[in-house]
Amino acid sequence: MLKSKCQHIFINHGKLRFSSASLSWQFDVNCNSNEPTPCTQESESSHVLHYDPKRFRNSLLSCRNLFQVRQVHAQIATNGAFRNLAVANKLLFLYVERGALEDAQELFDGMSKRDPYSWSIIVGGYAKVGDFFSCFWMFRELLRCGTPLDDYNAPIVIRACRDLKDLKCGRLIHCITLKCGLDYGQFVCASLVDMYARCKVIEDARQIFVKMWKRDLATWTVMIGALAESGVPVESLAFFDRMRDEGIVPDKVALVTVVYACAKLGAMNKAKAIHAYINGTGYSLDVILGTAMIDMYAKCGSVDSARWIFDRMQVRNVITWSAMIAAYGYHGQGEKALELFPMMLGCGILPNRITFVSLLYACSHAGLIEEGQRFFSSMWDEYGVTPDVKHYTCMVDLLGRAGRLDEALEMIEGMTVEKDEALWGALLGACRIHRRLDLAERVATSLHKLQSQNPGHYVLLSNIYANAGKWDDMAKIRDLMTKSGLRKIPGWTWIEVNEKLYQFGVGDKTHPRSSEIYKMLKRIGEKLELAGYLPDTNYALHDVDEEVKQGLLYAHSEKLAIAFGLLVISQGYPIRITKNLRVCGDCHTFCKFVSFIEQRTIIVRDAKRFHHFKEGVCSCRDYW
DNA sequence: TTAGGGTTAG
Repeated sequence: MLKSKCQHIFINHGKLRFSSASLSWQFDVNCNSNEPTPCTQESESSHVLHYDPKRFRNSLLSCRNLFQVRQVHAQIATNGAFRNLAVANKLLFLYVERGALEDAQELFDGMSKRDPYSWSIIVGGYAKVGDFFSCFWMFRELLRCGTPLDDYNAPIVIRACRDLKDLKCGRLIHCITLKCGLDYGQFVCASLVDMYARCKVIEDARQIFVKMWKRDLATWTVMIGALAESGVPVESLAFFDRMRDEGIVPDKVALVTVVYACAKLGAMNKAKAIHAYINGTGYSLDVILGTAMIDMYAKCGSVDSARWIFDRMQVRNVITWSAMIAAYGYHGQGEKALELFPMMLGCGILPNRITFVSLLYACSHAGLIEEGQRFFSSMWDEYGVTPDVKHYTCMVDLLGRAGRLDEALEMIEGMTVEKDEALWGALLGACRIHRRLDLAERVATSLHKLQSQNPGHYVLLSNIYANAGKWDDMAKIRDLMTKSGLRKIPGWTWIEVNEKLYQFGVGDKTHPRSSEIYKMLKRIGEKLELAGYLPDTNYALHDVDEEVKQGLLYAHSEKLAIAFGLLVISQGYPIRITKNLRVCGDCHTFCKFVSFIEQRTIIVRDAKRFHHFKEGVCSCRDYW
C-alpha cells in the first residue's frame, strides 16, 4: 500500500520532489544501481603506484589520537594508498569516530573510489554529531551518484528522521527503501519500527514489526518501549512475555525498558515480579537500571521502595537524584524532596532544568510557597539554569493553588519566554479551585488564541461555568468542543489484583462481579452517610437535579474500583488504584471516609500525583 | 570494514 502511496504522492516524471521540516529535495528516484559509485575526482593514473595497503592499515589501527591519524593520512597521500578503498575507508572511519568531520569530508571528496560503506561512514558521521542537514545532504548526494541503498546505509537516515521526529521525511525514506527492494531488510525494518514508534505512529510501527521475518532483541526492545510510551503498557508487558516465549533472553537495556513500561502501568505486583526477575538475572543495579527502578516503584505507589533502591545504588547521577526528588514530590512529601537537594550538591552533582522542575513541583504540591520562590530565583543566580516555560508553569501552579492568582497572572504577563497552553492551563486549574470565573474567562481567551487542542482545558472551563450554575455558557463550550472535533477524554480507573488488571469506566457494568460490586457500593454508601458523608454534587457537572447528580457521582469509576478492591483484597493490604485523569473532588472525600470506616489504606495514582488515604486523611492534605 | 534498543519532568 505504501509503495503505491509513495508513487502517488512523491514521484513525478522520474523525479522525486519533497520538502519537510528537515529537507527540501528533488532527485532521480532510480537508485537501484548495483555498481559502486563512479570515480568523481582524480583519475587513478594520477597516483603513485608504489604503496603497501597492509602496512598503512596496520599504521591506522595503531593510531591513538587524531594527530597520529593525520600523520598516517599524510603518508598515505604521499604514497598514493588511496587507490586501496579499504585503507581510505578505514581512514575515513577514524576521522568520523574522532568527530573530525571536516577532515573526513575533505578525504571523502578526494577519494577516487567510494563504495556504499564509504557513504555510510560519512552520512552516519554527520548523524552521530547531530548535523542532520549535512547528513541528509550527503544522503541526497549518495542517491544522486546512483549508490545502491542497502541494509546498512538506509537505517542511518531513518534513525536521523527518528531523532528529528520528522515523520514526513521518515515516510519518504521508507518509500525509497521499498523502491530499492529493501522491504525485508532486517536493519531497515528494525529502524523503521523505531522511527514510527518515536514519531508516535504506533500502528505503522506495529505493522512492520509483525511482518518482520526475524525479530532480534533490539527490535523487541524498541517495540516494548514504544508500546509503553504510547499509553498501552499492558500490551508492552505482554510483548515482553512473548519475546521471552520466543526464546530471546533480555539484556540490561531490555530490562530497563520493561521497568519503564511497568512505571507507566503503575501496577505494584507487576513491579515486584519484574524486580524479582531482574534479581534472578544477576545483573547489577547500575545507574540507569537503578534510576528506572526508583521511578517504577514510585509510580507504582511505593516511595519507600523507591528510596530503598536509591539508598543501595553505588553510583547516582543527576537523573537519579531528580527521579527521587520527583518521587517525593508527586507523593506529597515535599519536605523530603527538599532535603535531598543539599545532599545532592554535597555529592558534587549539579542540578539541571529537570531537577528544578521536580523541586518546584514538589513545593507546589506540598504548599511550600516560599521555598518554591527561593528555588525559582536561585536556579539562574546560583546554578546558571535558565528558567523555561515549564518552570514558570510550576510557579503559576504554586501561586495559583495557594490562591495567589493575581500574582500568578502578573508573573505570566511579565515573563519573556514564550507562553504555552500548559502555562495557561495551570492558571485555569487554579481558577477552578478558587472559583475565579472572571479570571477563567480571560485565561480562556489566551488559550483560544493559542488554538488549544487540549480537550482538558475546554472541560475545565465548562466545569467552572457549571460550578457557577452558568449552564448556557457551559453548553457553549461543549458545543465549541464538538465543532472543533474535540472530545472529553473518558475517565478510567484500573485496579490490579493478583497481577491482573481490571478496568472500570463510569457506570461500568461489564465486570463479571458487577452486581456484587454495586451491592458493596450501596452498603458502603449507607455506612458513609451515617458517618456524615454528603456527595459533593459540584463534581457531577450536568444540568440535572440533585438526586440525579448524586446517582452520577455514585458510579464514578474510582468508586467502582474501590468497591471491587474491598471485595477481593484482604484486610491489611492497601487498595491501589490508578486513574487516567485527575481524581474528582467527591471521590477524594469518598476515599477519606472509606479509609476511616473500613480501616483500609487506599493509594490513588491520578494523572498528576499520588494520594495516600489513611484513617480518614489524605497525604495531599486536600491540596491538589 | 558496517547497527540498532535504556533512566528524571511535562
